[in-house]
Amino acid sequence: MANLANTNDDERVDEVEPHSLHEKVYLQLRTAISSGKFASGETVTIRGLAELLGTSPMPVREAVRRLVQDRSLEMLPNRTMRVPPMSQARFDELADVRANVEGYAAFRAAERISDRNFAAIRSINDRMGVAIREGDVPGVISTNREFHFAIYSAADSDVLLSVIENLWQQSGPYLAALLHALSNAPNALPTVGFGHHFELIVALDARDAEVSRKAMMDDILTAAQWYRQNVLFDTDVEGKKTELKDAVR
Amino acid sequence: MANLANTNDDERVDEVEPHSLHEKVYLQLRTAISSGKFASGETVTIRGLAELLGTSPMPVREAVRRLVQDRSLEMLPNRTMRVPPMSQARFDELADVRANVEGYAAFRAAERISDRNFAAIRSINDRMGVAIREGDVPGVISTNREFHFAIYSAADSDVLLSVIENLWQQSGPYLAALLHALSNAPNALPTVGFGHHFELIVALDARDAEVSRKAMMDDILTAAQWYRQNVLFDTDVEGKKTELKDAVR
DNA sequence: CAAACCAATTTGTGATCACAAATGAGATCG
DNA sequence: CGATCTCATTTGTGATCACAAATTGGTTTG
Repeated sequence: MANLANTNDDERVDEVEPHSLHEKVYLQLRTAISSGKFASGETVTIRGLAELLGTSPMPVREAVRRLVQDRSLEMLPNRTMRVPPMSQARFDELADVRANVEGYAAFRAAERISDRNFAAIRSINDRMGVAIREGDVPGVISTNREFHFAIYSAADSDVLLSVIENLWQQSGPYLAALLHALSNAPNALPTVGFGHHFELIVALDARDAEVSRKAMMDDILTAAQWYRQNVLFDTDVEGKKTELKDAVR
Repeated sequence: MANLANTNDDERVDEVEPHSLHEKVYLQLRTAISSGKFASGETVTIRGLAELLGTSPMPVREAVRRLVQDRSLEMLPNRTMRVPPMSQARFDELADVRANVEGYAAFRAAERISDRNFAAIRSINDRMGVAIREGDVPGVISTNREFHFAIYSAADSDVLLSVIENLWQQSGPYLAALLHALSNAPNALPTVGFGHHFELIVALDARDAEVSRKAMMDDILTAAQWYRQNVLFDTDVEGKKTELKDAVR
């Protein structure tokens, strides 16, 4: 019964890493867009991105198709693609929808979260506290993301989670601008960063769904409020080609 | 100043119709999936669909990529694609998320709707009443969709609207099953169909956002409840190749 | 000097070919 | 007779070519 020819595979390295090139390209472009490596309103071309990433146009074509699908890219009628321009109206829409959807996710999470997961969330928040004290802005942004998505995962709904991931992706360029703004205003870090995290933790600990929803909404809306007051919507349409080539493989 | 060589274009027929083949294929497959033309869990191949639609695999490849992106298709790790199998859990998730998101859309709509748009919504509901009295099940389904999306459009948020469209797309196969079930239970048509439409209309007329939200949530949740009680989740995994070729062009 | 024309380039798009991985059926072995 | 191996087929994937539409830059014209 033991033939060790084809069953034993020692290589389980590629468990998580994407295998197909278009997947890799998609992930690269996705993080590039959501981290602000492309200017708002900047136009891109398939061949251009392909050369930038050192691949043929083929994988880029498929990746771009997906990015357009989740509104990370925009396809204008006249055969040109661009990063959706940031605007006050779009920002407001995203903030409001996020507050509602992610508030609901917090609601669900409070109903279902395990003690173990709750402890993990509390510990993420502690790490975020360290980042705030050290003025580590990128650290704050990333732990904040961890914190939020730990809660959303606890809501235990694939459908809901994918909706939220899509909303965050669309908010990516705004987040990048927020990061930049916070670097120049370190004293705002605790307010904007922590937001209503403590209320959220207390509510989750008490498994109080309605209060959790409220805390999550407040967290999102107050951050958006600060953003509106301190980050201007510059209509940067061109320039900023930015580096990206990294390493496709 | 008047050179009539290239500026006068009398043909504005293709205003709304898609120009690219992959767009056409995408729309075809999308409606095919959401109208239940593919069985739940049925596996599909790029080349297979291409032959079915009479095109090369190329446009199908791009269309399928988009369908996977919005979860209308599922990509299994082992290089096979399938229609996401219907399940009780997935249905519950979709119903709950829909109730929350679309409830919020009704909330926003109540705050912003114009008299003109409200009149249009009321008239759509009247047409739906006719369809119900005549026992026209497909008519009920389609006017119901019109009714809901007229409200969601009044919410005036592209971000929100696209999220909702995505949720409806994912619910497509369930809706198809609902249609089939209702055809055998015509007496349930008024209850399931109209649901809480009248309360919704009254609330919208009064511009009462909170009551509108509640009515929309009730409408969705009671329909889901009826579905759970009367439609069984048959695990039909194969067969049912179904016609589709229609006309790509 | 500015507006209009024109040609060369760039663009998305569709089709086809090549290839490696996965599948499935047929043969072989125990 | 059942499990295993093997080989032909099918599959997604990447690259390349061809083409029409659109853009762009240069030139010409008034």
